[in-house]
Amino acid sequence: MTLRLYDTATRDERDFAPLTPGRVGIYLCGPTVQGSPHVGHLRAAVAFDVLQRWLERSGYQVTLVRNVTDIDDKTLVKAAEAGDDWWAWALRHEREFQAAYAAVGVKPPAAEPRATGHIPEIVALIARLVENGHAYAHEGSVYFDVRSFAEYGALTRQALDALSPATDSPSEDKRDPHDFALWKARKDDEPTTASWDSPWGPGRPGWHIECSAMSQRYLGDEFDIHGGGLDLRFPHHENEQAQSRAAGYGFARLWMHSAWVTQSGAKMSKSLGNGLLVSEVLAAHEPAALRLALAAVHYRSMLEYTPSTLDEASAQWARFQGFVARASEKVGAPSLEDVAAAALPDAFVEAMDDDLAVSRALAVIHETVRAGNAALTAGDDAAVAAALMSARAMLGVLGLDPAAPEWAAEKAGASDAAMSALDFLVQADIAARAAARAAKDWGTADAIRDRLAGAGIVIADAADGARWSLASEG
RNA sequence: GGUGGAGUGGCCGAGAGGCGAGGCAGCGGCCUGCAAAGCCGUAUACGUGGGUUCGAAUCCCAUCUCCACCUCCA
Repeated sequence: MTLRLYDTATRDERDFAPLTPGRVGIYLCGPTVQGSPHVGHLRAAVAFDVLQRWLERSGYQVTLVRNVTDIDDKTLVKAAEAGDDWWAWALRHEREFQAAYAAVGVKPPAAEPRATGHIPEIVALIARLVENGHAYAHEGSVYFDVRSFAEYGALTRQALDALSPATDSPSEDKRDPHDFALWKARKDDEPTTASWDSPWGPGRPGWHIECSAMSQRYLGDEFDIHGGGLDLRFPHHENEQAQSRAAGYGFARLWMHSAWVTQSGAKMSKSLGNGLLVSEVLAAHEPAALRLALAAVHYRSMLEYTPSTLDEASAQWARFQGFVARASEKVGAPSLEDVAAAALPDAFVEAMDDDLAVSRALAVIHETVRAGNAALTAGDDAAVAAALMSARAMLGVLGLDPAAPEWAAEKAGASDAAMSALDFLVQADIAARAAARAAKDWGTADAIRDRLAGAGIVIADAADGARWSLASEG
């Protein structure tokens, strides 16, 4: 079985074959930290986190680099408007992004390079482009000469003459309106902290060059996969590829792009309101439910976000969690090592190998959980154990194993000590209720249950006694 | 204008010539003192008009609608 991935550049799926056997290098365009993260940002991160997990599960050693664009026009403008230093503004939002990624279980990347930390690499790359005739300096700025590079437009099939002009700098400074800035000369109204020395004078990097420079530093002249959101295809990725290839490097061998989160069919953006900021969504829903909602739709399909999206995901998450909890109680919880080594159902593997068809993979998980629940009812412990192992292994690939460390202690964020204290108190109520039920005193039994429910504690009766759990958030 | 994507049942979403993925919600049942959870069963479908075919949501032609990138964007 071979993993097949869709390549944006060729617009078809093909067998994935890494540059170096057994190893995969991925460069992912991370956030421009000029604002707070919203759900759409997380979708891209989750999509590539699932890719990383699937590659790792398939036996590859993955090096995923996700950059941070910590300086750009907008960061400078927004920080200035807020009366803040741009670097403090950027770092504050970078921390918000990191917290959001961690909340939904996105693995930390192998490297998280910042543009401002790689000025020497950027300058060297620009100098190389100037030397070989693909870039030119003008009044302290340097531009990429798109007409000098025949391949320009290859990634996204753009014909230069049909494009609107690039507006990242005044067009009168450029040989061709589509030329874009590699180095931007310092402007008088910009803070001196936003400028670095270069052979062309003080200034700062253009938007696209950082990714060319940083991917090369961490992943080499050529690497396996370059990822990012759909909106980055043009001009960002097109320009990255042009720079790197014009400089003589192989650059990305495969391009993957994740689609939007939409509302009523339209791309989510800040102008639609901030109800979709990660911080607000997580105030009302469990992080795992958000991850599930974002991962459930194929990464190249638009994900329609409706008011019930998170409720549905929460219901599914509760189903997974419930089965894992009940099954583990019955047959014991396998170790993480055993789960990681467990066999995966063929249908699941086929789905994941088919360009990460998570929706289909999820269907297999649901079928496994249903069989496991049935086995639980039937008292077939062997079948329960098999379903538990299989379900956790599959959920783990999606980063959603309820018993994995990132989620195991999630419930209300309560500490072990607090939970054990609460258990002590609730057990007294459960005992009292059991006595009332034995006496068929339903009024008392229901009153106890209602009182606990009022405190956010859910009681569920079973043949071998009652269990309690904290009500799900949201 | 250039480039690309999408229209599937109440909702979210897979699929891509022939046994109606899966989930959520609904309905009926089992279980339960009642619930919850779980299990079993179940209705409603492929934008529109033509065509090809024994057979089309899936192929072809036409058409309508929506979305995105080309300006910062996951």
